[in-house]
Amino acid sequence: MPEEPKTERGRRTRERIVASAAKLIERRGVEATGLDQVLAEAGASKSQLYHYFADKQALVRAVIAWQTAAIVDGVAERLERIDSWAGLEAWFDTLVAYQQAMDCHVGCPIGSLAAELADTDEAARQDLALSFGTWAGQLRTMLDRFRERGLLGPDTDTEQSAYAVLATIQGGLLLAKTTRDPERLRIALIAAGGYLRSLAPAPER
Amino acid sequence: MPEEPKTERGRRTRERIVASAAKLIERRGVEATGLDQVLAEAGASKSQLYHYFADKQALVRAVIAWQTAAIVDGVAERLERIDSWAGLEAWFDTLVAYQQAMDCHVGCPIGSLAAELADTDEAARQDLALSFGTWAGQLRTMLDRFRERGLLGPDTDTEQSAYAVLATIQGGLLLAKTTRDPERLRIALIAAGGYLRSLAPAPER
DNA sequence: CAAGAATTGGACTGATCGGTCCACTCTAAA
DNA sequence: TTTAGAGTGGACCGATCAGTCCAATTCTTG
Repeated sequence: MPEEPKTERGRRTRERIVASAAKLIERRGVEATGLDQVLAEAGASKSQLYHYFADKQALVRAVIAWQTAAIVDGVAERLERIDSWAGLEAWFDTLVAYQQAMDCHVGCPIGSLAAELADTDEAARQDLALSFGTWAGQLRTMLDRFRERGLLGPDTDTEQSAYAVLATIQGGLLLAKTTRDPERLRIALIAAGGYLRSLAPAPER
Repeated sequence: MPEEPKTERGRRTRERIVASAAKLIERRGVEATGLDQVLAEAGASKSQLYHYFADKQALVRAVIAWQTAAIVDGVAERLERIDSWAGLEAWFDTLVAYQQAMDCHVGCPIGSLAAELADTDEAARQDLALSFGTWAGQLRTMLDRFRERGLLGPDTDTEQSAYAVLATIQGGLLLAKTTRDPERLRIALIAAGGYLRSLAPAPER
């Protein structure tokens, strides 16, 4: 039933629908977003939607893939270039500045989707777990670089530390979104940085 | 329009409705929970609901108050007795064990509500910001005790640290819920503990 | 240009949503 | 025993939901 677009035109239509759905879901959540709203936003019709997606769940999973690609890929590029504490903190500042610019709306689309879907849509939950996994993997690559350069102790578990940093980012974003205060994110990130620094080899402390 | 129950019977009915709503919302979220489901669960009728609540939003806010009382009060009792690193870590272990026992469902009801409602229901957002605030306040009281006892440096900003710990807990719960792996929460809590320890006065390091 | 496939428009359906309404029962005080 | 107000039951409403269906259009290819 679910079909992949076979022409360029179809591909663009599918893309338009997913992008519109992603935008609306980011703001109002999955349950609160109606298919008719999505189609109005995308300028498409019901038959177009159901031509490319089996049902709403399939569309939601496409949105997850879209958001994952957008965020994780964007973050990866930035993370690759970080190789010092100052560089890490500059990235943290970017995150805080972005939230401030957005007036602390949205937060992290992946995180929001995870909070809403983890207990109600098993397939989506697995997709999101994978998204977090690749994100954590990129953080881990960065931390491996830190370790190589002697910024972290040689016995540091970079995988665990990566998940710890990811958790702190997600929690900070949630608090910032709820209190509408980007400072909450900044404080969380400072704690994440402080934790990592506490993992530095003894002489550097 | 919204009325407070004036008899014992009414009070119990209202309570039953809120408790049922809290239970369902905790599992499926606000948007996915229908009023009819709530009433079926509570064994009540539509007129009873609308006798005590102006609309669904009012019920949701009552649920927020209920969950806040349940969680924050429960946590406060525990936090009061913590006055050492070992005690703190024992509490962390309790949190992880609870998630493990729950198979990583639910997570934190306040956090889930915040993720879903922060951008769509301003009144609820403010309620939830307050809930986080009182929770952070209790953590802060605990950290003040740590500072008094010399476990934290005398210039430690306990308010900020409290929010950092809260953020890490929330993020850890989200990751644990999404990956169904309580280990993710444990790692986050270890990081929170590590950060706090890095704030200890120099001689204790 | 002909034909088959891919794509599109949108009316339609049954279920469910939040919310209204009114007649009814219960309780306690006069 | 009357009565007034608190509490209750559930039928009902218009709106909206996800999803179906089919005829019309556009594109590709021979």
